[in-house]
Amino acid sequence: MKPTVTISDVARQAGVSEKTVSRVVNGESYVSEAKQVAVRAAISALGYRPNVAARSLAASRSFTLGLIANRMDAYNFRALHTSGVRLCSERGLHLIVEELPTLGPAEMQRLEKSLRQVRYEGVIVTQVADTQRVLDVLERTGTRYVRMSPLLDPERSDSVSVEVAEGYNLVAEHLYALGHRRIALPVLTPRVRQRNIINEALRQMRTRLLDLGCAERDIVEVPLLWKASNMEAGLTMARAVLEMRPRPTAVFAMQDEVAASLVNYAWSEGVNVPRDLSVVGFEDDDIARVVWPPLTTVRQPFDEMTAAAVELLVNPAADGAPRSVTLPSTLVVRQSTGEVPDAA
Amino acid sequence: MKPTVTISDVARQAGVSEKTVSRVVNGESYVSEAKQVAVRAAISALGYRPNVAARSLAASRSFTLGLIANRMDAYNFRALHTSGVRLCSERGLHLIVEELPTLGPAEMQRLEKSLRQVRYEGVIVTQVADTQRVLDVLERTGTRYVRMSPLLDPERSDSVSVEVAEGYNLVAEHLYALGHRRIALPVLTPRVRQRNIINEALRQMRTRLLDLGCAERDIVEVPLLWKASNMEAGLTMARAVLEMRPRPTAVFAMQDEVAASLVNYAWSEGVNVPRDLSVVGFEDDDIARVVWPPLTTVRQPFDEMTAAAVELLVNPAADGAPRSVTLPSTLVVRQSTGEVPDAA
DNA sequence: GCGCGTTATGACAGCGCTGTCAGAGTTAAA
DNA sequence: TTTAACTCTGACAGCGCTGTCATAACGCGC
Repeated sequence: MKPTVTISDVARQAGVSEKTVSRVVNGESYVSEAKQVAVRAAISALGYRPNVAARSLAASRSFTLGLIANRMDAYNFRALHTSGVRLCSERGLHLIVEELPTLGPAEMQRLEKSLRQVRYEGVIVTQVADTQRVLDVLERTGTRYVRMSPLLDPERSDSVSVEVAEGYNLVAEHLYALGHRRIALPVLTPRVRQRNIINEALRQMRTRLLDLGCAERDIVEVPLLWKASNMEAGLTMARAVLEMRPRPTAVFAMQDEVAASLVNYAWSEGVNVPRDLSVVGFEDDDIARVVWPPLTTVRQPFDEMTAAAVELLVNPAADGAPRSVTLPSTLVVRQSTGEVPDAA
Repeated sequence: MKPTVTISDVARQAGVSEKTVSRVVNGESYVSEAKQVAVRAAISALGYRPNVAARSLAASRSFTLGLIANRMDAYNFRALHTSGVRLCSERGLHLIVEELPTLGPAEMQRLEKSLRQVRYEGVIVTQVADTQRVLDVLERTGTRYVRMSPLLDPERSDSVSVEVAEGYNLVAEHLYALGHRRIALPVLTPRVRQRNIINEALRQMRTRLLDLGCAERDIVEVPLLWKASNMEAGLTMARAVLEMRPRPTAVFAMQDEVAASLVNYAWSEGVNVPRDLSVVGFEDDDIARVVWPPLTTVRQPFDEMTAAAVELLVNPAADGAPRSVTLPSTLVVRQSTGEVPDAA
């Protein structure tokens, strides 16, 4: 194992000062063509790689972004993380995950410690981690952050969102077009009082269904346990749907994982999807294509969302005013939804 | 945002030298009780957090472990990553993911660059990333590493494995006990010449089935495309199984993801799982409980495996001799396997 | 020829911490 | 009593890099 090559080795080899090497490495201006060439040659001859720790210390930069999530085993986390790692790597940054399973005080302390130690150049806050407590810690430590699909108050900070309400409307129209008239919509349980994005979108979806011609009494509510695991939530929702008389012909599960476990429960009770029950998810996770039947869902463009988030973090607004990026949702029709049989 | 608290602030406040603070922070011996108390008090009074960059630079340590994978969207990657992050965080380390989707030369270069820059204290090499090229880069950069479930030559370096052959035997016995006599086993395609762990275990499994009383001609082979995505591999395997006459009553898919997509294809062709076909996976991924029916599979203890790997990295062998940890596999029986109907 | 702005370069301090070493005090063994 | 070993502490250099600043060289207009 050869000894470490440092900037001064390169400087000596190229016949310039360390600072000039530093300028070339960092793409600063005011270096003559000739010296740039010499430095580049020396770098590749010696196999020089700047030491991140030294760079961080000297420049007071960490070259690291953070990703704050509460459950790393969620499908959407994986999507964010995968593209996050790629995007960071392209920019010479690293991405570190901070997991906060319970979002409790002890974890807040751990987060604060970690934020102070690493000094992230920015962090991405996933939807479920987007709580007042977390934002307080971020602000107290002066950490720049972007919220992903914030439920509340997207204008409060930099944020990246998708057109949730539009996505829900696409679902409404799709189900209506297939002939569904008795449709189950989720209601967040325990109830969320605030007028958050999801409740608002659900309200619009219901209105849309009524406008299309559904009867008020046929748009029924089923509980979506948002504090439980998605699997549990799916089972609970499935039971609620299957107990209803008359039974809805379609249900909007609002998350692919929930939809998946709902579908499984339906099969286990002898209910055929989509013949007896159409199910729609949301997100277009991998899981949407793995369950049987593959799920009709609303695609969330995670790659684009992550790219937008990284962009916001890396290029902070000149004036410091919060910026919000909103991306479209699109409906992906697969086999978990079908026409209502005539003899319904 | 208050100015950064450094070690010298703490030293001043506690009336000791910076070095003594450093000793307390790093749990070194030879510090009197009184000074320890004073330093701790000063630390919490000022909210001091050591700066990682400075520590790294001074101590020539990175406080970072790496995780080398080729596909971050694999289920088993997620399991490793999740417990890896937790374990590192408990030890005051960070975990950074290096993704090498193609394992090609360009990526090897990126990896080498990254290894030299970050100077990982150790990296975990996942099974699919465990290639000669990767190991070469690791050795060239003098990076300590642990291989997870190596296919070849576990004694070559530190490694953590599971009892694969034992797991396969459990599957064989389980299927036989359910009455299955015509069983499809996978064969790695394109063919792998080497006597790797998996081929060896498959050979043992076949022997076990024959010993139990299966007929040679009833233990049939189906292709497992190990270079394709697991979904594709599952579809291909499913087609092969369903085309066979007489059709096997059971198939060992060797991976949960493959099993999942195999099951889905079966359903779509009107083949009922497990009534018409029993399917067994391997790994006990989340996906095993999400598909319908939930998969009978062999659990890989990912948490324990990761813990063992981190342990090996953090406490290097005194003599430098490679150490191998082997953990048991256990069979998890769910609904994707069932008894062979009498009128078969 | 003078002053001014622009371009190009390097000297040097210092980011915040830890390794090394010297030295002082304290105890145990000879 | 002397020697040796162990315990405790701080001074200081320096990890590898970048920010700041001084300096020099080069136009350009007058």
